[in-house]
Amino acid sequence: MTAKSAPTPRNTPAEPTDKLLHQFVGYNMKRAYMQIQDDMSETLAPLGLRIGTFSALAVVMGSPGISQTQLSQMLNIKRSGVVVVVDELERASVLERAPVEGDRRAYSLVVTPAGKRLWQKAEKAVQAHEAALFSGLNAQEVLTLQDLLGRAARSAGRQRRENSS
Amino acid sequence: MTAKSAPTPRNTPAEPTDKLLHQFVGYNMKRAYMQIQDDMSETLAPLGLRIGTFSALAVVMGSPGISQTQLSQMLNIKRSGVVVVVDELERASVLERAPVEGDRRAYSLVVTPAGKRLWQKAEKAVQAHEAALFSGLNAQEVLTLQDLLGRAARSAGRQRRENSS
DNA sequence: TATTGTTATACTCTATAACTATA
DNA sequence: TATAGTTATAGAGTATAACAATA
Repeated sequence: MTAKSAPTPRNTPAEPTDKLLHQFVGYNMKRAYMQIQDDMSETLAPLGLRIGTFSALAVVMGSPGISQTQLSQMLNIKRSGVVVVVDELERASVLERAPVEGDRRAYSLVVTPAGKRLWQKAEKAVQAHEAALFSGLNAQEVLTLQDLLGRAARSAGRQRRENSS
Repeated sequence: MTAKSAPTPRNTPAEPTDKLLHQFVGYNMKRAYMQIQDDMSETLAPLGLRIGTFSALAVVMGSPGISQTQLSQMLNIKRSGVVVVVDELERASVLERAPVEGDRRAYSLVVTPAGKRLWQKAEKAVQAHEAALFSGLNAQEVLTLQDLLGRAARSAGRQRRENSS
């Protein structure tokens, strides 16, 4: 090496590396997810959504009438966490807690007309943003990534359930 | 179980779905990462490590003498966050803050002999655990996943830097 | 003036536990 | 007794901002 630029500690390699970390799938997954998460948040902010509220809206759109407990299972969070998310979406008139006939404890979550319009916008915005985000990958590679991520999650989940039983 | 078990709200689809979410790479990435993160934590706990301290140890192992500022850049966290991690590792006698000759502001981070033995164990433990975790994927598929995750992260990072400039 | 490490503080996301009203 | 939703509280992880020592 010739021109040492920054005042670096003496016996440090010229360029510090995280090579030892990159061998692990978990680390690469974290790095990729963190990048995407930040970008996703910026995409959703103008629509008044966060990742959590966007996800909840997506599930209620796909499963109208779902209960909060069911929603918590779909999102893999606790019921107490769902309350906050639904409160926020209801305050924004995106969805409503409708009474369930036959069970006065539960709510039936339904998306309002305004909420449906918001979803159309949000879905398109995220689709467009992911397309730009993964411009370095071709269509087939994105499909492969989707498949492998899905199978990795299921594989890991199965592993965890077996170990805890 | 066969028969409908839980008292479900009336007009709910028989099985709620998160199909609308699964179209997004970001969501699949989050699901997979969350699964792996939980498992990773359980693997590291018996060794007295967390994901954050494990990652820092890995970087200092690969770049002995690195400064805290450099470490913060490698880990993509702030310098203030590094202090906590290094404090914890130093308290456990895993690494040390050595003085840097020529710059009395900075520290040169070095792994102790005990720290090196711990790293050998931790590296093997995580390798073994990832192997079990991804037993649903063959070797080639894991390599492909690694490649795509790396490229996705770089692609997303580039995208973000361009937009913010 | 700029940089290294540090501290104090705050924010986000999520979990736990206790509570209520129903069932 | 058990379940749906709620509330209060706490923890992990990270960010921001101000500071002391040093460059």
